Amino acid sequence: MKGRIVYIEELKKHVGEEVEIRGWVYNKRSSGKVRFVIIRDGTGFLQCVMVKSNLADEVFELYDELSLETSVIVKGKAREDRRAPGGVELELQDLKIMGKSVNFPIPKVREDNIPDVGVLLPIRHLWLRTRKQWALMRIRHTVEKAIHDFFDKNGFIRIDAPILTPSACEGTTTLFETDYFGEKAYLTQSGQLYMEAACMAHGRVYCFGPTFRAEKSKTRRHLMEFWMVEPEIAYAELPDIMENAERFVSYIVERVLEERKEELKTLERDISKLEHVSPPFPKISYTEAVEILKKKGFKFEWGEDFGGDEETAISEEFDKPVIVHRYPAKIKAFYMKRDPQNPELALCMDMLAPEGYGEIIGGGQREDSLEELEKRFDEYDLPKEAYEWYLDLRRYGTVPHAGYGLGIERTIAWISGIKHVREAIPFPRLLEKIYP
RNA sequence: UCCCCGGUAGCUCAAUCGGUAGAGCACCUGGCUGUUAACCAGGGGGUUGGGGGUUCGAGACCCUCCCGGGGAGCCA
Repeated sequence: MKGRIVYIEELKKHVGEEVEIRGWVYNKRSSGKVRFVIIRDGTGFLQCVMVKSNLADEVFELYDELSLETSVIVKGKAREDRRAPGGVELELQDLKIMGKSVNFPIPKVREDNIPDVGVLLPIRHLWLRTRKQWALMRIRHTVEKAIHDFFDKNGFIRIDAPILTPSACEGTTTLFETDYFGEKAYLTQSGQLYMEAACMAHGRVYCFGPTFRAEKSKTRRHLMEFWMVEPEIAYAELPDIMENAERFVSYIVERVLEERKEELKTLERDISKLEHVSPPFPKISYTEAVEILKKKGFKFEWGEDFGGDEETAISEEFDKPVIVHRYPAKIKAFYMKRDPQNPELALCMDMLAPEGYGEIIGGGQREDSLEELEKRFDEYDLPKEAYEWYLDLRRYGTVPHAGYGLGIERTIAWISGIKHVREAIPFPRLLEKIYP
């Protein structure tokens, strides 16, 4: 076969030319002697037209073998046509079947016939080929790219945190344990403590990578393995990172709206809910949040932590992400700096996404005093020996510093408007599920 | 670990008071020279998750086990 090899996304530039497209059969329709084959190649979808009178019989007959997901190389002339989805179609001249596909297990997607997740999850490797999952992965790519661009433009250095760690970062959640040459080691649940070290070397740093929680959580907001981005800034205090976080999230949303309009449309996302996401975000204290809950009839005592329902109720009050700051220190991690105005409070903040997507950011100002931190180790009953390196950061030129972590999958789920975070990651690791 | 919902054709779901298991999609056969989730006509396809019980009779009611889902706790 001749013809320039092109991708569907650039086909508009080749109208009138003979081109070759390499992809997979997405769907087909026939009207007898005019047949339509929809091909996808990873960059888009293309309608190919097979006209009996214009094709060799043996090519025209190949239509019968084009079951869903058959891989094909097609050659034809690109032309504009209003009747073609996307406005451009290929008048087919030749077709070669590369690999057959018999009884592809995911049926053509109709609104009333979407297989259950119990069916789809074990075939995630094939599920990824479907239109919505394809759109989601492209949005994920843009979210990740935007993250790196934002921090790069703002003078941050990317520092990779270790995956294998000698001890818990926060000491609370259950970790995955592994054997490290006879020693116990754990899969990281946060790169934060390492970023605190790195920001004392580089000023502004961030890490980006997977984190692991062995919690028995089985909800639409939880994965055992998820990705997190964690910036940390030396000489920053709580207001600085609240401001940074709202600019950061706004930038991500803006980039997705710019670059992934089509994908959001495929997902039927109401983008009017994203268009006004820009700084400043509403900022309320924990105490004010508790008042909102009480006004809404929740049975809630000051001092408790918010559950899923509470978070949803609070975020419902606002049309963009809301920052809740200064939680009771007791329900927060040991490294949080206490509020000098009220030592019962921690200088921390969470960002709650709208529409019930929950907490997408958690962070705060870190305790920078050696004496205070040592006291905290006793209070939280943590082994000081394991954290000597962390205490060193306070022994050698300590400064105020602050940072936060943003959950990638929750952010993608919110922006995309999907129900469950498991669709925001290519191969989700779920409770007691690690296949494929 | 606990609570709630569910399991019927390959997929999504029906099945009235307990009375002969059905539809759409997929698949197969035929038709159609512009289809848009194509359409039209026909066809094959079921130990109703397993076991036990009640009953003249159970997909449905009872007991029990298994599997799936999402919620609590915990968290991004």
